[in-house]
Formats: sequence, C-alpha cells, structure tokens
Amino acid sequence: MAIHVYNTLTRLKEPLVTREDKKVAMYVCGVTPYDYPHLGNARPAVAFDIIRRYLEYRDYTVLYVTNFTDIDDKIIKRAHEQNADWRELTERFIGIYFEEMDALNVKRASVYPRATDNIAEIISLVEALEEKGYTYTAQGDVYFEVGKFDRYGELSNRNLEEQEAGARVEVNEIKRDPRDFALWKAAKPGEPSWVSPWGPGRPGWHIECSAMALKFLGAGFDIHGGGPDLIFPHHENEIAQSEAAMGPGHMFARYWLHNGFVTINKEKMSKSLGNFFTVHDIMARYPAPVVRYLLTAGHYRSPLDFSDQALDQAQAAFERLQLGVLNIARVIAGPERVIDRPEQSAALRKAVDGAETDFQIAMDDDFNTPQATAVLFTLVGEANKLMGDPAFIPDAAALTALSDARAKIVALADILGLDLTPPAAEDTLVPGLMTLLIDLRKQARAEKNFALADAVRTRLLELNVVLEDTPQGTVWRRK
RNA sequence: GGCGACAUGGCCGAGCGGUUAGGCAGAGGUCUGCAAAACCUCGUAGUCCGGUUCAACUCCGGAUGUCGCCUCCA
Repeated sequence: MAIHVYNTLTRLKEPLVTREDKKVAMYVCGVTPYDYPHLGNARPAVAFDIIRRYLEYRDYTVLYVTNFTDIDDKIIKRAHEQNADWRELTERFIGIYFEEMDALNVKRASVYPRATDNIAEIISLVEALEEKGYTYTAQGDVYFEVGKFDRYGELSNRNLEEQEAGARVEVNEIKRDPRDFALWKAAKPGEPSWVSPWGPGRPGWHIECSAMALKFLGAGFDIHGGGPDLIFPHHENEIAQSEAAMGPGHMFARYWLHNGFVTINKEKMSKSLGNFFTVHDIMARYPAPVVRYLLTAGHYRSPLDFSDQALDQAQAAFERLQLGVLNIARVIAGPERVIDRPEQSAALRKAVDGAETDFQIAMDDDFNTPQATAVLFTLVGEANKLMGDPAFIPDAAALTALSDARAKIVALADILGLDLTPPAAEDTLVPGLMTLLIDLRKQARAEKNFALADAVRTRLLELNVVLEDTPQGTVWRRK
C-alpha cells in the first residue's frame, strides 16, 4: 500500500514515489525570526513534523530542512525600532522558536540553514540566472524577469494575462514588469550588507529558499512544504528561479504540500490583521500537548478555527487518551487471576490486532490524522469497556491484551508526536506520603467521618492531585 | 475582475454510492457514603435545487453562502 499525498502542483492526490528508494528529502519554509511565533507558524511546523515522523515510521530516511529567513525588511525595521542589533534580534527569536517548538514536541530538523550563512550559494545562483539571461539590474537591484520563464504560474494555477484587470499592482517604477521580483537588493545606507558582483546588498526573499534547498537537498528533491500563503508568489518564484537556473530537464521539487490556515472566527490569523495568538500565550493557559493535539485533530490541509472552545474540546479529548493509558497501566500493574476467561478480552484483542493497519490506512491517505486518532480512541474505548465490566477478571489473556493495547496506543500516538507515556516516576517519598493519606482517608470513611475524608480529597485537589475510589481501592494521579 | 477551497447532527471532525467514524457537550442509567474516573443507553446529520442510479451525505450540473490567494504574511 502506497502513501498518497495531495500535490498542489498537480492538484491531485498522488502516490509518493521518492527520488531515492526509502529516502525522503524535504524542505519546509521556516520563519522570519523577528517576533514570537504565533499559532499560524506552529501549524506547518507540527503538520510537517507529523509527516516526517510518519515517513520515518514507514522506514524512510528523512532529510528534513527548515530555514530561517534571518535577514529581511521586517528584521531591519524591527531592529531599528528597538534600537537593537539585527543579529541579536534574530538570535533571540530563533532561540524562542526552538524553545516553543520543542514544547510542542516538534522534532528538530536535520538542518536549519540561515540565509546569512548561505550568501555565497545565493550569489552563485543569481549569477547562474544572470548568465542564462533571466535577470536585469536596476539601481543596484537584481531582478528576475518572470516573462522569460514560460511555465510561470503552474503551481498557483494562474494565468497572468487574465488577472491584470482587477489586480492590485505593486507600485515599483524600477521593475520592467510588476511580476518581476528581486533576487538581490542593493543596500541602503546603514543597512546590513554583503559584498556581491552587484555591489553591497542582501538577498531577496525567494532566492534563499532555492539556494538552500538545492544546496542541502539537490535538484528534484521530494517534498517542499509550507503555508498556503506561500504558494504565490513565494513558491512560484522558487520554482521559476530554480528551474531557470538549472536548465531544461531539471525539476526543483517533486511534491508540493501546503497546510491549511489557522483562522479566528473563520478569518485567517495573521500579523497584519492583528488577530493572532502567540504560541507562548496559548501555552501559558493550556498544556503544550493539548495545543499539539488540537493541531492534530483536524486534517493538515483543512482550515483550523482557533478558539477557547476548540482548546477545551481538545483538552478533554486528549485527557481521555491520557487517562485511558493510565487506567490500563494500573490494571496491568495489579494482580493476575489464574482463571481463564479468554472470551472477555476477545473484542480488545481484535481491536489491538487491527489497530496498526487501520492507522496506516488513514495515514497513507494524505496523512489523515483525524481518522488515525479515531483508531486510538477505539483502543481506549475497548480497553475501558473490558476493565469497567463489573465481572472483569484480570486473567492472563486480558492482561496481555491490555498490555498490548497500551503499547499500541502509546506507539501510534508517538508517531503523531503525542506523548501519552505516564509522567516519570516520582521520588520515593511522594508515593509513600500518598499511601499514608489514602490509608488515613480510608479509616475516616470506615468511621463514616465523611467530612474529614472529603477534606483530604479536596485539599489534595487544590494541590492538583486527584483521588479516585475504584473497586480495587483508591488511586491517585496528578491533574 | 482572475484563480481556488470548503459547506456533515448543539460544537469539532472523518470515511464511504447501499453496512458504527471518532471526539466534545447534553439526558438517563450502572458503580460510589458523596464525588471522580469508567461503562451502558439516547439524538439518528449531511446548505438548497436539479440530474445520473435499483440506491447519493457520497458522483455530475447549477444556485447560495463562507473563506483564501492575486501585497509582507505559515
């Protein structure tokens, strides 16, 4: 069964045929580090992290490259506003980006190239384009002449003649054609710059991704990903300049994948609209795994409308998975009964045995995480049903099935980057104290001193410790 | 104006031409001293109008609506 992905370039779901057998080379456009990342930045990071993890699970070796655009107009402007050094600004926000993506359990990419570390490659690429006659210079800037690349518009499916009518056209007297874009920008006084054949300046935005993708992944790499607002013009320009430079017969990237927008009240979350929430602020109110779960609960290509209600629902759903694993752990840590009741665990056994196949069917189909997570809930449900049966007898078959179920739930969740492993073992004093409190409460209850018993439970709850009275005795967990 | 996406039960959100998605919330019940957790039962959805078909939420056409790209933006 082959993995199928939706390719923006063909507008079709296609089987993933990699350039090299069992290897995937992928490039995902990263961030411009001049501010705190917002949820719209986190979405592609998580979406492509899931894709990367799933491909690795399917035995692909993944070379994953995500860039930092660490020099551009916004950075220069922000540094100027804050009277700060632009390098210190980008360093700071790159650090913050890593911290927050780590919290969201985004695996580190193989390489995080920065534009400013790849100036030589960028200049070479512009030179190649210059030699082939795709460029012109004007007032120190170097522009790519879009009209000379006849496949321009293929990715974003736009015919440029047709949109002239009502299009908002950039006011730029320098450019020969409004569609043309800067490959190299001449430095204005006081701006950071690098020496180049065209004088001191800095790279245009689009060229850095081409240069770095080709440097680290080579021509015809497998997957190029990013947000949907990059389809045009950024990715269109990447294709044009890369394929123009390489010449006929060379493809830049084979599959183009784009995630859906995060929206607020159905409107795109964006800095310019001012309706954005930073990952930092959201994680102050909800646990990071809940935020990750929210991003996993919908399909990566669908819009995700963000709200507190959505977070609350995500939290409740995620806790159901967490508690399921915890409940199983308690039962399998308990005693085994040497009575054979194989039929009671037959349904769970069946669910466990079919789970991985169902998970793969879902994920093979363009990474259908909503369908994949349903597999996890089915396993939790079957396990709960078994353990919750008043006639449940923990025989060998049941304990094995439960143990397998737990392992399967945790393993499949891990492929989605959802960590369901119970919190690390406490130091020895805490469990001892908890046993002491539970014993004292048990005594109070035996004496019908429910006020005292409830006070113990209430005050522990204030410490975020939940007591639950089960038929097997009282258990506790952190909230 | 050009191009495109989407429209599912109170909310979120999938698959599928005829057979249970899943989650959240709600109601009733089981268990409990009371809770919590868990389980059981319950709503029986598919914007509208046509068409194809023995059969459509699922395919086709149209309408309506929402959103997006066309400008830096994930």
